[in-house]
Amino acid sequence: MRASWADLAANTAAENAGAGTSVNNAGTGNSLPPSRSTYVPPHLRNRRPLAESPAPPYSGSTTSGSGAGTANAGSRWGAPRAENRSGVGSSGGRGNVWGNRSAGWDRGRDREVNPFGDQDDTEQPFNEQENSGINFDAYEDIPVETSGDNVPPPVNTFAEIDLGEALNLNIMRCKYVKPTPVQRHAIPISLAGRDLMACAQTGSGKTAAFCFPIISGILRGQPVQRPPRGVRTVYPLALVLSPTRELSMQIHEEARKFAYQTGVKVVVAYGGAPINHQVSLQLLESRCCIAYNEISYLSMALRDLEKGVDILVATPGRLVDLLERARVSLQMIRYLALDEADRMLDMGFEPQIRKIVEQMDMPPPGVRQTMLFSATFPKEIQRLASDFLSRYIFLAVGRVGSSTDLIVQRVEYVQESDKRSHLMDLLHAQRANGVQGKQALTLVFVETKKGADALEHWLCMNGFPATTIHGDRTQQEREMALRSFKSGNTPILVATDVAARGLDIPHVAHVVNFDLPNDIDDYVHRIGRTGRAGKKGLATAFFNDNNASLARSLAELMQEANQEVPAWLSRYAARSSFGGRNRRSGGGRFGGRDFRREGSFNRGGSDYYNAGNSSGGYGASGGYGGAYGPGASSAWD
DNA sequence: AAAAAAG
Repeated sequence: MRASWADLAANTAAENAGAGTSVNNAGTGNSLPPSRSTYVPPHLRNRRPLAESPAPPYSGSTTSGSGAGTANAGSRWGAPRAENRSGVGSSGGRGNVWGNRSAGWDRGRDREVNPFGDQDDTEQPFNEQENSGINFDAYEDIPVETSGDNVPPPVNTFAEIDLGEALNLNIMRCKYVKPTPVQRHAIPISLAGRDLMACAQTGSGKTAAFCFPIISGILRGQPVQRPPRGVRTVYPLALVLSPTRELSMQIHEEARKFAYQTGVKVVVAYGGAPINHQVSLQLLESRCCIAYNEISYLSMALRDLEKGVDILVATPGRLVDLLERARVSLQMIRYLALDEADRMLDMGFEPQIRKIVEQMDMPPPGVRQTMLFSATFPKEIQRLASDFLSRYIFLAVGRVGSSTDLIVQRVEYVQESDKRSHLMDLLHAQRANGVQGKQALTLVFVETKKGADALEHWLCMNGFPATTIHGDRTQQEREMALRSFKSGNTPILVATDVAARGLDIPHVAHVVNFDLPNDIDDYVHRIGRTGRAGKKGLATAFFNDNNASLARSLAELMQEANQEVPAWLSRYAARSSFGGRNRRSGGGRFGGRDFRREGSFNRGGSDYYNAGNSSGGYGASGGYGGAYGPGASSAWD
């Protein structure tokens, strides 16, 4: 006999109940070892344990007669709502969405920490609308393109989609008034069960775009029985992969807000993390009797994991490790999301990703639902990515506020040997202009880790408080640097490409490409760290002969973005002909276009857009071309 | 060639 969910729930409930007064834990008889790390599925949390009837596996569609299945089907969506009216109202802000059922993890030492509470902290002197920090007025002229079969129509409000009470409440807590363009399109697509390849900036609510459908889907999905491979193996229902630890942290933090009090558990796993950052807050709160420093980071991550996970956010390396140790099984994965998907599939990451997605026990495309997000989507990468997708919809969303050029891009010719003094000039000017107030942050990108350390040191020596983030620093140092920068304590951050993608750092006024990247897409991601949340941004690049290969794509990009292209750069661009590798694949208004549309026929420029399914709601695709600006700028993130 | 990601 296999262990059922009901059994697991009963065990946990008994454990949570302390002396186990009301719960009969006997009679669940099976070979399951006495488990301290039992998993409680979302739909069983916060509710009284059921004694019988294993829930069907997710692939099955039948619910077992009298047991968990039937009872839950109603309670998941029906009952909570009824309870809400009184529950939320009477309990004020504290409101337990699920009424007063309080078994599960919202109790005792496992009390779910309010993720909305920890934003105050010393780290956040800027208390404007960080959450909703999007210029909602700029929405209407955002260009959107979709292609694929039977694209579900976009929605205009969250109310149009039934995400469930708990999720709606969290949306309110996040101060999201209405969905962003990417959300308007991506959420209906995902809710319809379709695979998705989406080009969109991070600041646009991309994380929510894939989190909402996942959480909603988990809550309303068939209860699953996760096979008992041993109590130490966990079976997440959703997997979110991202290329850097900091980005995984960021996604986790956001996802926790969205999942708050839904019963859906979000866990993050990444390498090299100090205990108090990777370990869940619940665990910290419990102050369990463990000498933290005697326990490896990994074991703490595992301990956290063992408490059960529905949505696992991870970096590839650590996940592979967990998979090889059989601490995680992907057998039950229903949702797979790759953030910065083009990075995840580039040469460095592809083998690991293929291993995770294709060579472990993850359900194949068509069985699971797959969502890929990035701002840049080179054609070659799209081709690779299509292996992971089934009948997918391609979605390209322009940049919020794109009609105004939020980012001013400058390129200056600076010899290698002059870079430091030139940077110093910029910083001095900034200071003089008062641009570098407490809130004006400068992010300086360099090519190498050693270069980052050297430059940081030199800046500090010269009276500019700087810190650095790169892969040779300990995770603790990395996170400290990021916090110090965000808080304005150290208003200059010298970074390698580890900080190029996805990180949402408010108040970055200036991005300096001290060393230009070799790939134009990297440039796009880098400068996308500024000009966010409707604020203006400045991006300055130091260009010299070493960057000749980038000249053409850079000039094109700047021209598309209505930026002033220096004559000398144009000459460079003209000289470097066959700009094969570095040419932007998509060009134009989006971070990419559907490569499926670029067959031997139909390669005409604007025809392409009209060939795809019109997105609806935005009028004809030709209409916004001018207003939007030839926006390479759409490709942020 | 470099960066990221496991320890």
